[in-house]
Amino acid sequence: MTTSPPNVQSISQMAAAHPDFFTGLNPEQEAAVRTVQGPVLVLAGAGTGKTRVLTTRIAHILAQGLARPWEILCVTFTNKAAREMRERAQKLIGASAEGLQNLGTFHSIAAQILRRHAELVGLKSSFNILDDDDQVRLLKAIFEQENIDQKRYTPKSFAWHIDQWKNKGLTPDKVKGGEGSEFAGNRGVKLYQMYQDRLRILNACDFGDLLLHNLDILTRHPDILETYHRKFKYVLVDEYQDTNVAQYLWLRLLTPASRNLCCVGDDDQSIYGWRGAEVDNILKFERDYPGAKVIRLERNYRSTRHILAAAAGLIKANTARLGKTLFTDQEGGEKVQVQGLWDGAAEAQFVAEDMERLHKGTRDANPRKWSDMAVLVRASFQMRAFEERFVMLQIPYTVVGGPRFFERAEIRDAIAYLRLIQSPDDDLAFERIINVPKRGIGDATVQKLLQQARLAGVSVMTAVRDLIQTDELPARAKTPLVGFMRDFTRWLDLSKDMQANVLLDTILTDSGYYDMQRADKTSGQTRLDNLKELGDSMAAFDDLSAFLEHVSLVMDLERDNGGDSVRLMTLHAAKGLEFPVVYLPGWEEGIFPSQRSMDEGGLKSLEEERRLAYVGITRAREQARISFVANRQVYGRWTNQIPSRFVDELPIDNVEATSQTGYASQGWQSQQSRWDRAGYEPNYTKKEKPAYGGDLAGVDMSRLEPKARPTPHRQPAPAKPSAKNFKLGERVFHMKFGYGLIVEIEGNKLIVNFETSGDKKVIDSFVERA
DNA sequence: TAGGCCCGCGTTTTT
DNA sequence: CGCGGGCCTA
Repeated sequence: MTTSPPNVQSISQMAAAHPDFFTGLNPEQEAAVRTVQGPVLVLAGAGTGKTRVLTTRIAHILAQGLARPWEILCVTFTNKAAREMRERAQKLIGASAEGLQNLGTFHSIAAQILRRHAELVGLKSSFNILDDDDQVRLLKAIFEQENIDQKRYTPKSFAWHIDQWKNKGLTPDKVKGGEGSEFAGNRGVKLYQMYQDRLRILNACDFGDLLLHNLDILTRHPDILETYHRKFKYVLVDEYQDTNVAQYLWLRLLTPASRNLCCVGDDDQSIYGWRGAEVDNILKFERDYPGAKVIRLERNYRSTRHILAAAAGLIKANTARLGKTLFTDQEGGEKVQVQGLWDGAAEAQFVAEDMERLHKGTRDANPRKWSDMAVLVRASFQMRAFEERFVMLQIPYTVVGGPRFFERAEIRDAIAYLRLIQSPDDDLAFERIINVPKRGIGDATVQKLLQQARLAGVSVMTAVRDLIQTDELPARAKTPLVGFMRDFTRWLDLSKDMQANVLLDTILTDSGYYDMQRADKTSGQTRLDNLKELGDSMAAFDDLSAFLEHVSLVMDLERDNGGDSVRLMTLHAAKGLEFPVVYLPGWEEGIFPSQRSMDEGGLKSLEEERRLAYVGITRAREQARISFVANRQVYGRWTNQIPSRFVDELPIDNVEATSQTGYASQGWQSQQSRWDRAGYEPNYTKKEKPAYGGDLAGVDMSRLEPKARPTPHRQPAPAKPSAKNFKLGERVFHMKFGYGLIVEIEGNKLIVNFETSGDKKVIDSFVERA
């Protein structure tokens, strides 16, 4: 990493040439930018211009000559946020934004620091960063060694515990009783320690370690801490409400004596508690940094009055808040619409038809682009109904989020090959690809190799190299191993002077990996395309290790943004985004708020769910549509649903409620009993008019007796599929994948090329003619 | 070793 | 209902 020479002078000149740093900022924003000395907490409500404040603040500090670009530590949670920040800083200060080397995610900056001092925690600076797949595999090996019943105690759930500990900054010696230590008969701590030991042997760490090792180094070596204090003159933090304990401690350590720390966040948008985020961090900022200035950004530039008021009315029900009152100049606008519907299909139909209407435009309203509209759901299983409907009506849509590129199996396989080339001692990479594609090296053999390596205290690769010299292995296992080692040695040679992407191509060709994928009619082509994309993205890196670092920390690839299509995503994925029109379906007790979440975390989780609802509503600029249903199919079973308590919490003046069926009154009745059973208090008594209107269905609910439940919808049993009813080349519709062409018929299976995904799929379930 | 069958389970997931 | 993991058999 090269450092450009200090050039403060030219930055000031640049600032002089851009006197418009502050024009267009409101007084609070300007104060948040100008208050550069000492601790500052900027409480930035939704849509109040927080990124603008952060970037202008950076520009201001540089323009004033208070620091040089690399002396500013600016941390974000996501790569996307970091990228956006850099781009916007660049617009303000031009090329010197390149020097902002310490603008990045918590993890990428922590990784940089750790690589510099790795030996202090027993790692080499070339350490490998494990993904969760490797993590689970490692735990599995430990569990096997310890004879732990992996049905009762899954490695995955233990990985979750480890994550929680690390989020809290707890190394094995600091874990107290309870909090997961009782795992597998009180062996939690021991297993955690074993896991850490294994990581050290593998010269690897997981995501949590990046920060944890930082804490270790910075607390045990004051001299090193001192160098960072000298280095970072200003510290800026984005989304402070999402910091966990480890990140909090890390920031406390790195904050220089001058306490030039500026944290920006919104306690009402803290939605990652289950990932270890502590809203408390932002709530106690003033206590942590006495004399801190707190600046509230409350002028909202995004939403209309009704939308803001509806969101405010909802979030008011939360107890632990710093409190803000957002306001806007935008007059009027439409009220938030609350729609009761019969079932999930009706809901999807309602949303899709409403979208079509808005897309077409009316006499009073201009047509909306598809990309102006988004559907935000609580959980991804809710997406399916919408996808089906969109496909049926030919509404273009994009699922935002979804399976991530670098987490796809084929991409991980390819990367494992590369990791093995880069460091042949990477046992986890070895284990991943030794029998992919199938080489006849089965589980038994692999286990034997692992055991052998452990006994000898060497890496698996070394063990294999030794073993094939002997006669200890049966020929059936030995022959393919010899073959693999021969290939591997050749690749290793090639790697010395071959471009990384060419090398990968060679490996995947020689190993038969491409052939294996080509043989897979179902999704082989998609996977090959993904590998192609991987190769293309590698071309930008001149060496393998730079690429691998990028892969483990910058786990997203710039994908195409979907063009003009409706967006479909979870509420979590929607944070930081905004849309003119937002649909919020599934506001039913048990779904939103999620039953599971409340079972696990009680009132605290309920408040987080409410913040999620708040985030959802505040994504909308002009129109927000909330809906709930009476009947919903969940995992193939019909269930009666009752409206979410959040519906009742919406202020009636800002909401317009309608119902298709009148069942909502019954829903309200059962909601009472549900609350009773759950021990929650509804925020109105039976006699009061519920907030969404007792006249919802033209019925006075207070006089309603509990009635028989509405008859659930019955779906006709799907016809048993029979391929002989179909012809080659026919256009068919499949419930899950949409429209497609039959390209092959094999026995009772159809191979269909689907239009939306471009994937070929083998279909033996319900298909109807288009 | 590898393919097939059965059982269990099913939020959100920035790095 | 539909998928993935684990177990069993050819």
